[in-house]
Amino acid sequence: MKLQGNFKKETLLNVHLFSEMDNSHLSEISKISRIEQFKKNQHIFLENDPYRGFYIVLKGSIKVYRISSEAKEYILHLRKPLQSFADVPLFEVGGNYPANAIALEDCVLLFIPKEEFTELIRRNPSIALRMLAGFARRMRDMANKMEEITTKEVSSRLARYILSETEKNGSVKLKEPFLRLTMSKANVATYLGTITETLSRTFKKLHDDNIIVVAGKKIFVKDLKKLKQLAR
Amino acid sequence: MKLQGNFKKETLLNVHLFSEMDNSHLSEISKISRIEQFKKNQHIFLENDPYRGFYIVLKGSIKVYRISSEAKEYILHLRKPLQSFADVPLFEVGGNYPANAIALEDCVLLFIPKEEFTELIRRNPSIALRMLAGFARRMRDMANKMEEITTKEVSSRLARYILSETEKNGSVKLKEPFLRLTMSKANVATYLGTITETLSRTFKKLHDDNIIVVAGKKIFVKDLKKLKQLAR
DNA sequence: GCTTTTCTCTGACTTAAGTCAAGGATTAAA
DNA sequence: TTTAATCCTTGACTTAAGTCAGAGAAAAGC
Repeated sequence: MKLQGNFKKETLLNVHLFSEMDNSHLSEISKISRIEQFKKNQHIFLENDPYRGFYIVLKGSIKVYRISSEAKEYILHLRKPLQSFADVPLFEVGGNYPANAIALEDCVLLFIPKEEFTELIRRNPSIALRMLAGFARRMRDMANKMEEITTKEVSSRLARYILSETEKNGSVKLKEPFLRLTMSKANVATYLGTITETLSRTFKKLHDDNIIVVAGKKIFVKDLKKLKQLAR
Repeated sequence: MKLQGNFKKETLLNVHLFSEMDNSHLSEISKISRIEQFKKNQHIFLENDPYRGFYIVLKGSIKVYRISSEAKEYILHLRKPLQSFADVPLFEVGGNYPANAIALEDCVLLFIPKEEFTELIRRNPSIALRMLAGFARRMRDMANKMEEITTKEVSSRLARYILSETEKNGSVKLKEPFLRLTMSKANVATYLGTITETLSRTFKKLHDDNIIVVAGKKIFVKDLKKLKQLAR
């Protein structure tokens, strides 16, 4: 299913990575990229697949993960529309994807092939500066998450997750902030560095303390103040 | 205490970040940078200090860390000669250092001021590509460490640490690989995401299992095979 | 709509690792 | 070289979170 070049170019403008590019750059990217679609639970690539290029989520959401030697899943990141993934290996020596990626729901992705893109950067090195800013931001995020996981307990991590999601969807400002989980609770648990059972109990604890109400995939924040306290 | 330009230029060549630069670039960096010395336990910068630029370790070692709201220390990274630190904020909007840095031993550092360096990149965007590679590498490292901390237990993390250190100093190839801790065990513990008491017990466990011998700051690997098994 | 599969919750139990407290050992200072 | 300070170890105890098992709820497939 091909989408028009127009759609692509306008969308590209909103991709953080490309947000400061001019029209000609966007045209070039539009030219070398292509739309790819994936069904829910379909893999986009597997660990050790030969590296072909990176992706931008246009619709849906994806999970990038690895499986440890003890068969435990570890989620590297979750990506939503206008975010890129698998762009880090662009600049690494090894020629393989270092993790797995799977569609959490039906997805429309933009694929940007390695060769063409590195050639583009070579001709327009200003793109590299833009990417450095993006990478810097992500390193900060990773460092924060790491600090969180080593120094905070699960209830605090969950509180932070709920807060950041309501901030992203803008509902923190409402009387009753809310969010809708786009993935299974098992995924949320793994993302927070814990397991489903523990997450389930933590949800219950926050529920019993009248901080949140959980209704299936929907979560309503009843006591934002207490939630923020927990998140500290 | 000024060191000569010659020393600086030759050294710069060995700094990973600058390893593919030509002579003129190195001269420029040499020109804008300056040597700074720090005594053991002296702070190089503090969290929220206005960002002035980044550093390269020439001699000694440093620790970059943060203090959580519960007063727990979290070590972001440890840096040894020829490694850079505080270069990520170069590309971020906020104008402050996001963490603290302290000298673990007497140090000689090369300081590279923000303004001059960004100007240099602007004129030579190829440097940005080099930095992207460095950032990519570090993101990989961070992701690995994060996976390690969320999925492995302390004995496994310690085994990995010992292994990687003996790999770095080349002694893995010897009959009896060894290493010398450059920092206190409290620092090692925090770096591994645990506390001194637990680390102490874990050292003892490996000792009792005849995997290592601990003699103060020196650690000798007695059973590399078992150590590798633990690290898996 | 019904059935099967997957997801989620709950209880009982275990365990790794954290806390608290105190005594040694090393190192630095006087 | 003695004292002081810091670092490290050990024991007893607590606790957060993991494991295992089973049952209920929701979603997907027929």
